[in-house]
Amino acid sequence: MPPEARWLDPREDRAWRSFMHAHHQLALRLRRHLLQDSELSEADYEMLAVLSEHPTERIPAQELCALLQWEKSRLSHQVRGMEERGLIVREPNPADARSVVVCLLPAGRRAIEDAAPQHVHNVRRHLIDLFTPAELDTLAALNERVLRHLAEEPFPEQSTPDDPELPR
Amino acid sequence: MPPEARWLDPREDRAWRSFMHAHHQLALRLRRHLLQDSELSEADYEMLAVLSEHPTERIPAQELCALLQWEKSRLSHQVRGMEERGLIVREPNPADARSVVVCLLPAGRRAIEDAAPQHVHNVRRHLIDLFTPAELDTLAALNERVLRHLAEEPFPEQSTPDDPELPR
DNA sequence: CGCTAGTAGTTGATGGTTCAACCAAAGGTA
DNA sequence: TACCTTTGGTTGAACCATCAACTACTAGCG
Repeated sequence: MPPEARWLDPREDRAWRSFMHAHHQLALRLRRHLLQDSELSEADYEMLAVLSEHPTERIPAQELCALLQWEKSRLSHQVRGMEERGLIVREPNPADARSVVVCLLPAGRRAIEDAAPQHVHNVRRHLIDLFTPAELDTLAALNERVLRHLAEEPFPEQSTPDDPELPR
Repeated sequence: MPPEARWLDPREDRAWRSFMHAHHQLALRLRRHLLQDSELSEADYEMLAVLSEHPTERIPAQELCALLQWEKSRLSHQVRGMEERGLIVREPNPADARSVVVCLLPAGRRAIEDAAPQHVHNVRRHLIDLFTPAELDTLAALNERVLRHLAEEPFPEQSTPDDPELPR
């Protein structure tokens, strides 16, 4: 690996840095707005949004993970907190005793409905409204290419981390 | 605020979700790779990268904050940890006794030089190489528009948090 | 000089995210 | 049935980023 291939050229560097910084700054801003005019974190909001859009307001945990692109462990921690605050409940899944169904509670629906108008407004102001419809499609297409590539080439699992023990 | 204006239309939603998810997944993947083949976190790497690219390898803390787009508190915590590991040092700034200059140490240079080839390779594989040069420019332009907008409209500071006391 | 406001950086608490390890149920296969 | 593997979910520790409060220094102004 030659040391002269070390960094990116100016065009690449610009794309790379803007990609990282734009997301970071936008997420920060939205988090602050959300915290200012609701009692919800971004994670709270996202979960309530997905649940409240779902026709039955009940989603199996695994499916929630996929929709939110979260790890199961993150979902578990998040659900615990929101259950304590009375926004959702966990119920056993009759179809599979291992599984859990996450259900929206009235307090949860109220919370998302209170927070949504302001939050959507902020998402528009800081992202959507900056672009024409065609540009929105371009933005989506470029980002989806990144996602598709990552999904196609999963992280190399070296020797399952859950192994019984070293084969000494 | 009419409740029917609650959410985004499909095009907007697609742009919004892909923007958030793409960054999240990419950052996750890069973090894992970096952790796998170096002793550096992403934050460590970014700071060493900026320092090692700088002609003098010495940057005042405030300037570092601007370059990395970090909060001063985050920089402070990060610097403490990296100083303990012998990668950098803090030196007083002769021009201003409040200020601090962050300096790259030989061990820091070695760390970044060891990690860089693999990391750059991964950034290329998972982001850069997915796009043509023209697309990279487009990606940068779109993301920079978000950044510029956020910079122009800073977060509304309500009553400075550091206030002496309530004017009772 | 003495006061005040602002700037640079640090600190400790808090909350969020990931990782590794674990438990329990389900689904093979012999 | 017994065994093994896979899948669904939980837990606790470690790590990271943010916030609010604080110290120390600077600079402007009377």
